[in-house]
Amino acid sequence: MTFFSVYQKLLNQYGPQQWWPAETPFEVMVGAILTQNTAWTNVEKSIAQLRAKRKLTPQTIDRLPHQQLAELIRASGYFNVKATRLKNFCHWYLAQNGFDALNALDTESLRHGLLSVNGVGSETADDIMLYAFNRPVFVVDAYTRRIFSRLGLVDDKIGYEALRDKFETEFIDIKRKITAEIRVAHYNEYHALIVVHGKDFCRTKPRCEVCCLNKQCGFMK
DNA sequence: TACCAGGAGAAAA
DNA sequence: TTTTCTCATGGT
Repeated sequence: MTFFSVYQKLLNQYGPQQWWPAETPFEVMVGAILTQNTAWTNVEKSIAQLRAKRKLTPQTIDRLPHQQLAELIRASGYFNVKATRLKNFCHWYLAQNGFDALNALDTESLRHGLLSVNGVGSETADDIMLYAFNRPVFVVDAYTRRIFSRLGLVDDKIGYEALRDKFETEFIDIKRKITAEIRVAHYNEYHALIVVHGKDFCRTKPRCEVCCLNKQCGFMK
């Protein structure tokens, strides 16, 4: 069992996911903040509200009063916290002169900048790095830690950075020197497949052929 | 009714 | 430094 063989199993089971479900890079960034500890179906309602009210731009969110923004994103939960985080992020994004200026940064500088925003933690930063800026950064979420630890590939108490580093080093033999573009494509699919698999089996089925992400399932115990 | 969801940051120990 | 608490709606 390796990171790559799990990936192949998931890909065979679900097929390519073509993530992230968004129309623009900025929408990816908004979704990454709104989906923190929240089901995507709820995030979709908030994104739809922002779009319907023509507030889905960094400038409008930056200027929008807190209460109005909180009301528009109510469906995705933690609306007061997330309104603050979205405004923090948009203010920083505009101060950095937007997408093109940020995209000109090297990967390490871009990640450091994202993490400097209050409300953007490791996973949210990496979502944005991978899905909005196409950088070769693997996203670690609760499902990722659960599936890899249950399969015995990592310790269940491994930290975020340690797991990400281990994955990126071992996923594909570093000596093969695959291009950053191909790495991005694989990381993009892999994280999406883990989430889709988690949503599928956590709710609808007692166990699966790859692992089981359901906390209440006896598989892998 | 109880649990969980594509976390993060502050406070407490 | 590590653990615990808070934030909250919506689906199952």
